[in-house]
Amino acid sequence: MNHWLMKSEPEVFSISDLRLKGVAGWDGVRNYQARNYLRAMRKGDLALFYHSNARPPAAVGVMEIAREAYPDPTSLEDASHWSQVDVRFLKEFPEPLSLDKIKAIPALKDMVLLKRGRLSVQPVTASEWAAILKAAG
DNA sequence: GCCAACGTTGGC
DNA sequence: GCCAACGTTGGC
Repeated sequence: MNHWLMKSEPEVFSISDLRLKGVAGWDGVRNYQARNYLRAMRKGDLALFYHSNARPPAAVGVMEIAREAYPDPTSLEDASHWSQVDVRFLKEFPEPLSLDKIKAIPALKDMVLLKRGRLSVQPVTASEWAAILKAAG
C-alpha cells in the first residue's frame, strides 16, 4: 500500500467539506506529474489532506482512496486526458500539523512537500507517514 | 498583495 | 528543439 499527500485550498475544498460528504471526487488536477500520481493510486491507499494557501498551511487529516483514477468530468479536453480519484474521509487530526512543525521534524526533511513546491499530489514514504501520524497525534 | 519557483505555450 | 513569455502555485 502506498501513501500520498494531496493539497487543497480550504476555501475551495476543506477537510470539513470532506467530512460532511464522506466520499468526494478529487478533481481539477491539471499538472501531468500530479495526474500520474493520481493514476498510480490504488484503492485502499492512504493520503494526507493538506491545506494549502491557509493560515497556517498544514496537514489536517487522513483519507483513503475509495476509487481509482477515472476521467475528470470538469476537464474541457477529451475524457482520457485528465484523471481524478475518489477519496473517503477517515479522520481529522486533533490539531493541524503546520508546515512549520513539519519542517522542524528531522525525519521529514526529505519530504517532497519541502523539496518540491507546487506539486498538488505527491508520494509520501512509509517512514515519513509514520512520523507525520506520530507528530499529529 | 508580492514574488520565487516552475510548468506550459508558442514563435522561430 | 530552444527558450522567452506567460500563467499558476503557494508561502510569506
